[in-house]
Amino acid sequence: MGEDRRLDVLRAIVEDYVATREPVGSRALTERHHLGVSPATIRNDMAALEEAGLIVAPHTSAGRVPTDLGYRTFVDHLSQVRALSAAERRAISTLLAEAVDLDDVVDRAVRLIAQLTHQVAVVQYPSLRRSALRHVELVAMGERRLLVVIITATGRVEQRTLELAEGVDEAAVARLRLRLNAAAVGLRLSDLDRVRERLVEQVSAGIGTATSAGDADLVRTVLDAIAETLAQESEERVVVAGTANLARSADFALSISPVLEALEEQVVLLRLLTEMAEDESAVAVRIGREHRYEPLVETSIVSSGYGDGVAVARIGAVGPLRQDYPGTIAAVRAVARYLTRILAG
Amino acid sequence: MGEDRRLDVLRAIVEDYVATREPVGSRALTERHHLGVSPATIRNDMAALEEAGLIVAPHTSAGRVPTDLGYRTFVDHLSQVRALSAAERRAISTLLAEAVDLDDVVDRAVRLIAQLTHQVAVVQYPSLRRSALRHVELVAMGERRLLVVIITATGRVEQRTLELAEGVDEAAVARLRLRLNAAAVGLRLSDLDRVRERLVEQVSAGIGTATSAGDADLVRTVLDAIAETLAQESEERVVVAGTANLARSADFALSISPVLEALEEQVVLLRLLTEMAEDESAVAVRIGREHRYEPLVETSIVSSGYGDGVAVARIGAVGPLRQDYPGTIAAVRAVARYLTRILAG
DNA sequence: GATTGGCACTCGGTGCCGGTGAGTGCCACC
DNA sequence: GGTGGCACTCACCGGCACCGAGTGCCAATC
Repeated sequence: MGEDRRLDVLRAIVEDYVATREPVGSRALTERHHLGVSPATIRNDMAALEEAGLIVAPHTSAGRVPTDLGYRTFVDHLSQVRALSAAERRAISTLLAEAVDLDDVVDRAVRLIAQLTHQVAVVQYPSLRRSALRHVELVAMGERRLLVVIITATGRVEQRTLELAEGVDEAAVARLRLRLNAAAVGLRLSDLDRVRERLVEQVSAGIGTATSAGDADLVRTVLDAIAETLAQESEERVVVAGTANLARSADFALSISPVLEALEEQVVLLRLLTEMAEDESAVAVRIGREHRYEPLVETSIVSSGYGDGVAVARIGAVGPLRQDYPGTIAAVRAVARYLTRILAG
Repeated sequence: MGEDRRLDVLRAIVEDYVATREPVGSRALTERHHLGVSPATIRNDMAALEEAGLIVAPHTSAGRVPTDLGYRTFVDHLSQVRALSAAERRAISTLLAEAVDLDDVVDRAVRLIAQLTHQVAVVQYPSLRRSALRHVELVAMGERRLLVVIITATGRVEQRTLELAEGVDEAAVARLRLRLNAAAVGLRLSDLDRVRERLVEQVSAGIGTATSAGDADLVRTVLDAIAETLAQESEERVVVAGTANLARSADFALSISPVLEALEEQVVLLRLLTEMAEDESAVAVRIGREHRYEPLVETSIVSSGYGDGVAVARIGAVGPLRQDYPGTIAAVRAVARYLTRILAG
């Protein structure tokens, strides 16, 4: 029973098609891969693979091309992720280590992925919801405006301006800053919601002498603002690089513009990445129609979480269906790992 | 002397070619524009225009197409910027007014330009060098690390972490924060360099009691950091939107990927925009080879400064040579004006 | 029963050919 | 200077024959 050989044939078809972009025929297969059987036998296997929905012929009298399902099978069972060379690993490591701040790390990472995979790279900023609070800074800006700056353990800074109902006292702001930091620093932002009421008590009790009612209000307002900032998922930024690789691939039947449009929609990217988070530290792959998003049916997404402990955010590569999956997976995994290491250090 | 009519012919050619993407011939011209002369006459004019380098024939026995120089002449002498309708203006105005913070303003502006012009939109963040300082926030982060947060009048926030030679005292940081803000707030960042030494004296004199030498060092370090942040031009962010419009235009002979590459290079975009700042409040146009940057020879850039008083930064639209210049110019100008208004308010 | 060689058939790709039509340049004329 | 006329050019299109890669099927073979 040729079950094994059939999968060998599938692997060979995927590899050849990825390499040449030509539909691959039975003769070519026997020539380039030592399968030990004749073209006629391959043809039988191909008929079976087509029956199973793993390959299709673009037209009669042409070779075969893998389907989404064919690539899926290849990725799941047939490819072994080839490790990067020591030199490559060292290059990634030093490039990332040279970054001067978080923005720079993210920028370098996204360019790195684009360059290694020859695809469109996507990097999500370390998530606010998940990373711990390092500092909250309050700045009075005129009469009744308060600037809240939230600093996370990963070095990310978020800001928000509040319009206050009543005027604020410089000194009260200073006291609040002190208390708030004492009470809330170290908390994961996702925990903040749960412990909010306790914090309000803790903090405002500490501040108040006379105006303790007003202080409690102030604390609540500030915490609300922090919570709201977090709730606003749009604050979770995604950066993209390597869109030029799309245009070069020339694999898109219609046009690349729907893909480019999708890549400009932070919300969409964020959703796609988030949906791939079933196993956060592993590399996940979505092929063609698997991610249910029409404009990207002609693309695959390879993505991994990164960050310490629980993954904090995700990186990924968006490219054509016809791509070097083992290579992409290896690159994405490597960058995710080094990114995790850099951010922890 | 048909000098006038010749330019009419050029205008007609540009308009028809922009509308149809077909090289335009003498007969078509007489039919679509009431020039009052016969095709044969037009042919003579066209020969003269070709002689002058304003139009070319892609091949013998084809119509004519404008050259870079032809578009330039059209833009400079032949087109009248058509005003946007009241409804359009109102739409722009309210869309921008709904923005909740600076990031949102920029994001809305760039999308707006992309949508109005059907081209790639580019918006430079209000420049750090030029805008005034609203607040400096210092945050001690452990032993000898200090986070400096710079807040500008336009609401932009920049951060930087300093490694200090000697440990810092919480109280000293608080005093420094106070003094520094008292002394430096309101200064344009570009002035900072000049008055730095005076500031060092002013501020550290105010802080010090015993450790005034160490304090002066601290002040200098912080000011250095601020200055360095400013010097680092890469901090001047540029955001891009509407790259999908490129793919749709189908006007690019080779491929759009060099253009996409260029658009990802902040530094390049920044340089191109900056070079167009000869008259900051007016709209400037660079056509094809005029901007000496090889990957963009097949594109034109329409750009305007925006911001209060002295222009603070620039916006622009990058698109194919064959484009509706009057429309693009009108849209860019309108958005720049409303942007200026919003930021001032 | 799996494998194989043989064979007829399909069909996309290429090159050649002639016709068509838009467009030009030029020239003689007004 | 403007115009009508005319010969010429050349991209484009449809038709056609040919080539070759590739298939499916079948009978023969291991």
